[in-house]
Amino acid sequence: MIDCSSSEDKIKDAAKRVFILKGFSGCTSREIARESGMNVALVNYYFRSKDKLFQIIFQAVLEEFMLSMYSVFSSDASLKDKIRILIEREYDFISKNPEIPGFIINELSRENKESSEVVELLNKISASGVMKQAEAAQQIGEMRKIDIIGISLLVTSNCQYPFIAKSLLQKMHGLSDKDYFEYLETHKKNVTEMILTFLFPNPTVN
Amino acid sequence: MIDCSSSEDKIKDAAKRVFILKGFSGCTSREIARESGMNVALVNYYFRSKDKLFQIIFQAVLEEFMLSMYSVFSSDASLKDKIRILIEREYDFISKNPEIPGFIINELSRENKESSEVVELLNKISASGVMKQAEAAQQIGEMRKIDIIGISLLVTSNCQYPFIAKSLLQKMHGLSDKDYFEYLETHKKNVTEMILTFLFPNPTVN
DNA sequence: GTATGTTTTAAACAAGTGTTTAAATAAAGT
DNA sequence: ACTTTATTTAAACACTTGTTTAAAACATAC
Repeated sequence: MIDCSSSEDKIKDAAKRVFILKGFSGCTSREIARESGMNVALVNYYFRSKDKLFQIIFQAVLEEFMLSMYSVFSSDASLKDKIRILIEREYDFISKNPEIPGFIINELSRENKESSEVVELLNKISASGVMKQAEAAQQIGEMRKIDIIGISLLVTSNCQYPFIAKSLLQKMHGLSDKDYFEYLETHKKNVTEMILTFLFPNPTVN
Repeated sequence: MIDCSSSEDKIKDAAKRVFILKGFSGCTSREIARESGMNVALVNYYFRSKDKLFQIIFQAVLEEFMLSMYSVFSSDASLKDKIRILIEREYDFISKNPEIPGFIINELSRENKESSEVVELLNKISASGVMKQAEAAQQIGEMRKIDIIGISLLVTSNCQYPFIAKSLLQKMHGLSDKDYFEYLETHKKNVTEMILTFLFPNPTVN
């Protein structure tokens, strides 16, 4: 298997892997260079500094992550289905990229860096009309009265935490990687039922 | 306000603050020395190395954190009350130490360090008889059939995540520290109700 | 007082950090 | 062909890292 991508891309790919795994202050420029099979000087030749390279990676990862969550809102499914799908999507995405939530959260709190992506997501969501959908469902008593913050907190808590705290949970219960990820499939079902019956205690339709 | 504690304690206190805030690889020995008002050499005079100092701090923090969660299990309250109190306790403890869960999780996954405290907690919990309490409640159909991993995942997800992801959530919704922590008080009530009605769908007593 | 053991300091150490330089190589343009 | 531009490299730069050294300051004994 030969990597025939450009040197710039090789560095970018390696940087993404290393940054996500160890964080900005947990790795060195030389480590990224080594991981990409390139020279240290090349990293700075293409990206000017470790910091600049990190910003590029971080913004890309953030956008990828946000987009995977957002796309569900623009569909025309029912509110209940949207949340059901949202949970499903988050679990799937994070299963494939288990370290990304922790990476984003850690680096976002490292320094108070502003990220347009973070703010823009909320605008996109409110523009999708899902808020009005929620208001309507709450009006007729189908849905519990709870704001968007509460809903997203419930979903993200139960979807992201099991992956963020993987190391802790694994050590506590002595589970292998395989066992742990298998268990999370069961947990996903629990979480889905718990959140949906909490948000929609009086199902009128569906 | 004069700090009249010993130099060793001053270093330990500063190290705890700095390590929790920035992580092991996010800070330097000189930063800890400066923060404690001491000399760099003194840090190594008392603790031999940055690594040794970190281990001491980490184990202490881990024990403090685990103990605050565990103590509820040894009471003679009903199972439902134990979980209710557990959520209350976790929220209270983490409100006062918001960075500790993230600190523990991050440092635990940094290297595969074994921590006896993590394993011991489970032994203490099973020794407290709460497992049998759960089995009994599940036998009579009062409690949903779910194992200890699932329960602790539900509780910790909904209690710890809101603090771990504070930076992300705050930026998304544009909340000040005060607003955010206020909101979490409301969220705690939601979480408590959600988890309890999920775990105990058919209340027989209480 | 001197002597002894402990605590504190400034200075130094080697290794590692991000970054830059200047020369070597390759590619493209004429 | 030659010139110009872009890529790659080894080496160096200045600075920070964790750690150690050796001497100073302090305390407590005799």
